[in-house]
Amino acid sequence: MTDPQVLVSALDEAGYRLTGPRRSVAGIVAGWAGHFTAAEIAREAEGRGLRVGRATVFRTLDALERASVVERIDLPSGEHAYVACDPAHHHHVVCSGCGRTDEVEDGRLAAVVRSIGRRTGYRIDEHRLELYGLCATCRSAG
Amino acid sequence: MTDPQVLVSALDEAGYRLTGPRRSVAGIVAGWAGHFTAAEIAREAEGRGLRVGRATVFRTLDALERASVVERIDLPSGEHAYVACDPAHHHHVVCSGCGRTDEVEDGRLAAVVRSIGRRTGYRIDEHRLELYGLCATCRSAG
DNA sequence: GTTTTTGCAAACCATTTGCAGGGTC
DNA sequence: GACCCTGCAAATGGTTTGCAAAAAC
Repeated sequence: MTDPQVLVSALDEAGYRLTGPRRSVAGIVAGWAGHFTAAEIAREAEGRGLRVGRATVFRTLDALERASVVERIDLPSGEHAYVACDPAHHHHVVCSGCGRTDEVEDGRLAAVVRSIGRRTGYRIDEHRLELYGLCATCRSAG
Repeated sequence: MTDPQVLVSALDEAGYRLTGPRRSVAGIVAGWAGHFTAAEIAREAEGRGLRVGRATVFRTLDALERASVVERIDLPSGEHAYVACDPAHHHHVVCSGCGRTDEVEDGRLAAVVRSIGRRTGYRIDEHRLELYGLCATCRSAG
């Protein structure tokens, strides 16, 4: 889905050393469709015969998040998952059927957020919009 | 902040038995300003000399959530927190200074969500908008 | 060579569950 | 009295941390 090199370069530019385990995690993340958990990455790494400790998976996902190429999302179930994403976009639609995610952007949202800030008196620093539903494929399959 | 009786009645109407521990948790939740975690409620109960087991705190918060008077939110840190809320509204602004939360509603958001559904081909079943920032009080204090 | 990173195992923390006793309807 | 609820303690599952060895720069 994503070019592994993009993730590796992002780590590099963020000042992280490029190590084998980090390349392994980046490769798995890049090829993953939809959202994933740290445990899934660890399991996949093991399945591919790559030696990556659990702790390193967490540390690398954290690094990728700091490098803005992976984002942590919260599923409705309360689970923590991650998705590879473009730094510029920051909202996702998540398919509850297959786990696929798509990035979303909507100009009007900024106006909504601004308006809420004005009405509540808050200075809004951050906002997260997460949408859950069934993607077209799952809909026609179901 | 909230009338404890509202929470208790909600449990009653949802078919839960009204027990001492549940009333204790409802009382604490009703008086709490801002968001709280299960651990905070348990600690507060202990501080007040109320005998409420940890497990019961979780079970009661779950019941209150099912009764639609409490909602679970995810803080940017990834922590799970709860807020007492009006069943009709479903978005919150969270103050990163004092933890205060306010309910928010915006008619235009529905249009944004609909439009995203149309553009992505998803049938959107659920959406969550969470806003984080500094409330007026914290802003003038800082 | 210095500094960062890794893997392992142990530590942690939040949350859930099994079960016998006690409370509510 | 039947069924629900509670507390406890143990189990669970995800995530973090300490540390000595290994790798990157």
